[in-house]
Amino acid sequence: MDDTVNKSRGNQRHRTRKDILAAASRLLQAGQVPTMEDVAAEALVSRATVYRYFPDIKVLLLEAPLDTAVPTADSLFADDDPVDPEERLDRAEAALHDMVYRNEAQLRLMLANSLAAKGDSKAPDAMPVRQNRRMPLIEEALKPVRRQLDKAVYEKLCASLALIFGTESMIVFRDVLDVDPDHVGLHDLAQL
Amino acid sequence: MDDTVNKSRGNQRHRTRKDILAAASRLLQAGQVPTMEDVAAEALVSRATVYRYFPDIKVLLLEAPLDTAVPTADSLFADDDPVDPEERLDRAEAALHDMVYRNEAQLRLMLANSLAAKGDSKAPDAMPVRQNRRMPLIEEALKPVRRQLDKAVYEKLCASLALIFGTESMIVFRDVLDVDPDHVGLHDLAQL
DNA sequence: ATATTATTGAGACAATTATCTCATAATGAT
DNA sequence: ATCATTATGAGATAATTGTCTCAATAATAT
Repeated sequence: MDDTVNKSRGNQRHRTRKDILAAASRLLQAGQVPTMEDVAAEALVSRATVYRYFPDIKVLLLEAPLDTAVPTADSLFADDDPVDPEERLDRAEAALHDMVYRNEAQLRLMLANSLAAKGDSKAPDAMPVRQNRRMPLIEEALKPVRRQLDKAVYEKLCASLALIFGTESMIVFRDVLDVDPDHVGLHDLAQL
Repeated sequence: MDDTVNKSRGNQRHRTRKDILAAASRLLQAGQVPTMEDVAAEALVSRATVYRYFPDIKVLLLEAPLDTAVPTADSLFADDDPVDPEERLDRAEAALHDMVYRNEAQLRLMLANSLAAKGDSKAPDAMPVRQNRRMPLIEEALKPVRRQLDKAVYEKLCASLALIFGTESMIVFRDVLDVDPDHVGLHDLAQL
């Protein structure tokens, strides 16, 4: 059991998971409340495969609407496309922040689910339980300066920003720091 | 079959429906993805009763999160509590408008479901399929002027505002008028 | 108070969902 | 190109969900 091999098919698995979510989303948008079979058909995979990625239909249908609630990288800068990286990061953070705080309960639920699944004997580290929704935003925001940065520096910067941008940051503010994070954002952190 | 009798227990039925939704909401907030049995137990009703109000667990779990996303009447004016009724209505409309446009897909789905249920032979006008979430907001906004108005006038005003405030208004703008309703609100209508 | 009618609970039954196993296909390393 | 490994498909089986019926309860009108 070499776990470098495990990793090598992570992309395929992420793609499959994304496809399933997208299929569910599409069916919801079309006004259906799909069954697992519907989703499997729409995603062009077997029913068994869907169950390999989501424990049941309820969890899948809780996550699907959030998938479309996340701002897309290109829509964010579609109109004016500013060059100042700070301004771009600000905008990305604001959009994601907004989404996170509007869907706090569901995101907590998804996080709890993913944590439980990791320690679950049934799916021994096989099930990819998270979707990385923040990196595309971060990368799009950093696009103007990416070429000017050393690769290692760029990746470190991305990693740092990933800590600040999503659900977990909200959890820290709310549960650890006991701060109402509604109006705490990137700006406040920039002063550190 | 006297249908005035039917109506007389509408309050009870609305209460039951609300209790079931609230129970589901509570379980979701607590980090569970509840089954019908869980919801029934939490709401202190039988499983059969839950099925009398919601066709299946998926539909129930799609509606439950929205229930808490609706601004509450008292939180809206908790801080400053302005007296100007126009300002109050503006605020209520803005909050609801915001919620509606952020959850457009799910609200369409709920509406579609409720419409289908009405014409369904299974639940011949028995199932209360909508929750009236707008009236509490409207009434709270009109509170300062309620005593100054004739009862008939007040009720007509409420009815008119109910046309403007919720999901159906969004549907009209989007589907009938083909206007992106993101920034169309009460203000624009006040000019008519 | 009593009759009437609607809502609910309980349990049996059917239908669907979720799990499991094994065979096949696709991927990446050598 | 071949082999080892992992993801997927297909179908059987178990578990849960959804439906239905009937009796009991609660609310309303007289």
